[in-house]
Amino acid sequence: MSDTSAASTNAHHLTTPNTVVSTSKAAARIRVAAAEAFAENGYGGTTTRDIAARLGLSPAAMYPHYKSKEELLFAISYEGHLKCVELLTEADEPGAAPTARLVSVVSAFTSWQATHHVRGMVVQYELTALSPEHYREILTLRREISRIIERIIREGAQDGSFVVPDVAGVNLAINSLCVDVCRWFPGGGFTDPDAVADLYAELALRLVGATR
Amino acid sequence: MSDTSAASTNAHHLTTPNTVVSTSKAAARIRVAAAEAFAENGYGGTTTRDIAARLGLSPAAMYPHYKSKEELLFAISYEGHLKCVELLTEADEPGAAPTARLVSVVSAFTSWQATHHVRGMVVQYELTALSPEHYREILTLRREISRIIERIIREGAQDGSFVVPDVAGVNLAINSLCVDVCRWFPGGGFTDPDAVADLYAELALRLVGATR
Amino acid sequence: MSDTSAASTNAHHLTTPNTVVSTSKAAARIRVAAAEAFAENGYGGTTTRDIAARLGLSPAAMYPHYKSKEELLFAISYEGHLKCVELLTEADEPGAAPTARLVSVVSAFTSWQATHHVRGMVVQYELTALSPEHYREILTLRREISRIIERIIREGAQDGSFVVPDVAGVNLAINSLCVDVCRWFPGGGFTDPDAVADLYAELALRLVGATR
Amino acid sequence: MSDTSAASTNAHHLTTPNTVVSTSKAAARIRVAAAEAFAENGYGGTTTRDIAARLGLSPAAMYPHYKSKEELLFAISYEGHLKCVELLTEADEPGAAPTARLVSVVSAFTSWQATHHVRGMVVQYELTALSPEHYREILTLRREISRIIERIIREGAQDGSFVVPDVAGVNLAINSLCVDVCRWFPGGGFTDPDAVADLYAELALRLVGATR
DNA sequence: AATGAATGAGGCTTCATTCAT
DNA sequence: CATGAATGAAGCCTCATTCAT
Repeated sequence: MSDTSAASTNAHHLTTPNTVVSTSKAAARIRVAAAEAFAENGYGGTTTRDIAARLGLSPAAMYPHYKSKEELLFAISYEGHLKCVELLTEADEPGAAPTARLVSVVSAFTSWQATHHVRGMVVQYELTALSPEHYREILTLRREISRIIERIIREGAQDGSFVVPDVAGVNLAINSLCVDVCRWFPGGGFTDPDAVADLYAELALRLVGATR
Repeated sequence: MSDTSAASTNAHHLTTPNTVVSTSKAAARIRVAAAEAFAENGYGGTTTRDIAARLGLSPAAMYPHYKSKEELLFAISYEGHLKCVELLTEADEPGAAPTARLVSVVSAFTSWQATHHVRGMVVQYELTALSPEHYREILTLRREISRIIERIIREGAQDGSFVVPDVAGVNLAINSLCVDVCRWFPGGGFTDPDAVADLYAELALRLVGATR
Repeated sequence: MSDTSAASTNAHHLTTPNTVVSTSKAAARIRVAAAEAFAENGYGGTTTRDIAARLGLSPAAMYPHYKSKEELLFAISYEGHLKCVELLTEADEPGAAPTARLVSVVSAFTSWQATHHVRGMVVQYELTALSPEHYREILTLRREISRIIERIIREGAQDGSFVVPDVAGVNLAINSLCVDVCRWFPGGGFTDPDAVADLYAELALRLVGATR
Repeated sequence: MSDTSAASTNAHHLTTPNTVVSTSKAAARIRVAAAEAFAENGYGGTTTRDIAARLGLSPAAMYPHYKSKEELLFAISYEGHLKCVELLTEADEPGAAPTARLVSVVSAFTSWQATHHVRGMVVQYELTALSPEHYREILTLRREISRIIERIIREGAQDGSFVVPDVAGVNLAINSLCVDVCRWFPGGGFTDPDAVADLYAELALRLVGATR
């Protein structure tokens, strides 16, 4: 519990979006257009022209808002990761039972990935294009996400709510599951984020061998 | 059984690698070097120079073997996908119990993804760089992979071996799990492909609600 | 007369240079430099570097103005051909006697070819480098030029002003004569376009067997 | 006459084809294929692959026969020019009347250009691609051709057979006429080299103002 | 804030040519 | 002689980015 509060403090410490992600209207529109382009063609397959064209602007128009294409990618990635951290932090209720917590967190994560699957593609699969410094900064956030879930699994395993063969392995699996949603959603018959969220919550419970 | 033979016929029908992937020694070495480069930096982040340099060759050296960088990507992707189809087709034992089949198939898939995680990265995550025609061709193979697993889940659900809330959804989940291995392996404490394979087979059984 | 007005209408119909040849100052300078380079070394023997270097620009500088080297060639070729069509159309005086008309037209054509012999080389001898579509478009203009002269020969032959063994053949010959000027001018003792124009007008009259 | 014999001596001096143009069967076939390619696409627009492909050979196959692509062009150009010199030299009958000589020479030249219009294109219009040394060597032959015709015109003008405003100018014109045949033949209704030859002989007489 | 023109760097590819076979 | 593989040079073009406007 002290552990948890520390974590949330930690997360709060990370929460300084203003210094990283511009809040201006135009900058936000550019981020949206860029995310779409990156999602469709990959960072390397996207030109500044592509992005600008989606907004009816000239390629030079993004430079008052972002120092470079990579900074733009970082802004999208950072904002997305931060949102996830906040989301999962909020979804997790440290006092509640592991089962309820897992359901809440996995539902939230899955739902976000489905709803924001375009941004998700960039957030989850365009990490290699980041500069080393930015990559490191993003890794910090990703670790935080992983820890939130792992903590629940570990605590559930300790108090007997869950029966897991390998905490790290199962954590990896649940993460894979949630992360990968953005890659196929909508698809496989799913068009409603909540439906996927419900299914995946159930599947997460199965993965951890939740008793009942 | 007729079902299975149909599947294997189907897979066999797809199996015409010679017409797609050059079997020459030099061409194969280029594929390996390119796969490493693509895995590390992404297709868009890799130059033909990068690839050639890994082999101590000039940038033009790949052109007698591949018409373009994209053709090279396709060759790697095609070969990898085809290998997976063959692997899973072989691993599946149509006559056996769904539980055994699922374990066999998931083990095989996971193990391959872990062992060939470099190639796996290209196979799984560099699809958007393919030309539309090549992308379509690869999709055919991917669907085949998905079907192999889905068939087992469906049959297990029908004969009561499995209890699944949603065949398509669970299939998606198991696929996500296996596919995603290449992205983090080695990692999370795992360095032995077989260890991951065993864990994931167990997790797959949990996902399908295998009765014992 | 109706014939003539039809022709001029026709020529006017072709006269839409704005849609084809950029009117910007920079684009025009590039055309001049490129024409010189093409004339000296041929299209295939000219690099985008060559052209840019003549203007003290970087090789990429032409791309905001022309989509490709071939488009640049086309612009030069189109502008030159159009100019010729206009020139000859203007020089031809439908009401006048065939002799006077032939002198006027051949003089004008010859003078242009001599004066603009650099551009002429590109206009006349770099047709094979054009794309099929562009080639076709240029052919339309060339046919118009040929027709202007042929019409005069035919009318002169009909009214007895000329005595020609073969209208098409003589037309071909007069065209060859005029076109070829750009290849040797200045040379053969000629440095004054008007001198060549006068000579060639006289020679054209001889070719058509003008009765005095 | 002494003039003529000097000329023929001169021409003979130039006649050392063996040292320049290989007489081997294979080399000749390559020249033919190359001439076709050059004629169609220009020297710069032709690749060694293009040429080899026309013979079903690999691009490397021409190198035992020609040191370079430019040497191949030179061989074609030299052989063609030499042939012309020989042809015109033969066609010219020093003792005959200027009128008869002009008819004979122009007929021969025109006929050759029409018959060998493919080679003609290379001979006449691919001069800029030659190396400076080769260009100079070819120029010698071209001057010889020009002189053969000019001599006839001058002699005709002197003995009153012709009435020309300007010997050099008329010579230029007759040369233009003959040279340019290869560019349009077959065309303009002409498919028979002899028909063009007859017409052009008549036109040449007109150009020189032949009395009768 | 936004643009059109320009650029330096570099990318993919082609090409003429060589060489071992 | 002919070839397939390989290469160095270079070509065309694109791209992220800058800058004057």
